[in-house]
Amino acid sequence: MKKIRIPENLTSMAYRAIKDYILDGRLDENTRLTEEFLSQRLGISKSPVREALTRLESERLIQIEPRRGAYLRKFSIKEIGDLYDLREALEVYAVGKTQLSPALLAGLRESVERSRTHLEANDKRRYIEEDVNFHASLTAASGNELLTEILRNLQHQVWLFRRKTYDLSRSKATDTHAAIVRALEEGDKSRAQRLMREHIGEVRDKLIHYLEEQGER
Amino acid sequence: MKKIRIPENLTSMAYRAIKDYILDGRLDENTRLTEEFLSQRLGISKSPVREALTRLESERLIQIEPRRGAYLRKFSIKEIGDLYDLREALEVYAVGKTQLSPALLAGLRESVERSRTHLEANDKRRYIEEDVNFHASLTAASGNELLTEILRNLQHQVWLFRRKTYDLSRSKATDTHAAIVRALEEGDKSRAQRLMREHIGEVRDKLIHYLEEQGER
DNA sequence: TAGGAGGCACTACCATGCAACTATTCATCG
DNA sequence: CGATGAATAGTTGCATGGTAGTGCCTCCTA
Repeated sequence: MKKIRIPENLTSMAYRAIKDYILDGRLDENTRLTEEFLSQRLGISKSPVREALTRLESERLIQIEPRRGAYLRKFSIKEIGDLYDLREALEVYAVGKTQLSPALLAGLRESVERSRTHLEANDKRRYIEEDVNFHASLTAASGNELLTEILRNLQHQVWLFRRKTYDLSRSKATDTHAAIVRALEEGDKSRAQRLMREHIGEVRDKLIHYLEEQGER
Repeated sequence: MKKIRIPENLTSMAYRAIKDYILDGRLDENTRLTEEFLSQRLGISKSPVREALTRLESERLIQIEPRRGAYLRKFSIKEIGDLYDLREALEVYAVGKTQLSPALLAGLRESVERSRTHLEANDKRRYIEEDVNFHASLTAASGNELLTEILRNLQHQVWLFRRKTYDLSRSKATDTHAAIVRALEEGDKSRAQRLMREHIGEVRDKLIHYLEEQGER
């Protein structure tokens, strides 16, 4: 019998823990993520923490200023715009490549249903998770794992600055998701692509508008 | 006067050195990149080397097998196909977003000229660099820095397995580049996009075909 | 009061050492 | 002779400690 692998080391454990910690959204964006604090919190030494931080930096979730430490990444409005533009291009592309299957469609329908439920229950947390899940499922159906990974990372970046802007266009989003599923059910990928493009573009525009207003105050 | 920053630490130095080392192409793909070898070669300790390696792994240039060490990343044919599909989608998108300017067009024309020169001189090294440079310039003209960074990384991944396949469709590529520039000069972005799509698709197909033949032997 | 110099506390960065694990070699047995 | 197991060499993964860079605070001076 093959030996059981424990493909887990403290670095990857720390990576996930810190990532969860910063994506949770309760963190002020100016707090410094010191090695000592993180290592004590996780009960490990600084070495794996440092490695986890370098990985998080290369994923653009934190920024490390030499000799000064690690902070949550700050995004300019232009960077946020670029990010959404890219998401739009990639998700539209993914929809075009979708390998349709009954299982996929069923999964998407269920996702939309769950979104509706959480929306009615006003359960923000689960609603957002389901929204992310919808996009992730659709992307994964393209069969391109590299694309899926990149989009997951872009989504995580989005999380960093969307913490306080949940309320923008919620119910509309679910309806659009449902419309996308309908288009796919009818095998009309180009309509699904158009809907996806409009969907992300709309979220983008509302978010940018909101941020610009905030910035002026 | 502001204090002069030295935004450099051994980790980033090691990162660049190791990256250059593995992208250089002289490395056998089964050699193990041991921490001790790298740290001795660079004259530093293992700590910054380890951090550089974790960063390179998250950029998909190497793969670290737990408790076993770091190797050059190996790509399956499917992964290579996915990579090119993504490059195609992103570069076509970038061309669509290009902010045309006389300076850009002049730069691209010069790049094509240099490519022709290196091709005639049979200078592979410079020719490839110029090819990469052409695509990078065009991408950068989209104004989307995130996109530019992602494409640069994809390009680096391509370098890892294109070391021995330089000869496939070289002169053709330069002609296509020239055609793309002409389309942009005429302000016909959609033609430029179509050419770019065909260009990358063609390179992709030839490469995959070549690799499949190799695999059968 | 504003500006600068000096000191102090903090902590990132890196070096080093050790323990745990992997792979390999060699010996032993069926 | 092939297979199994133990010993061994080699390396990763992690902890720990020292050094030096950074920012803040205080005190001094103009």
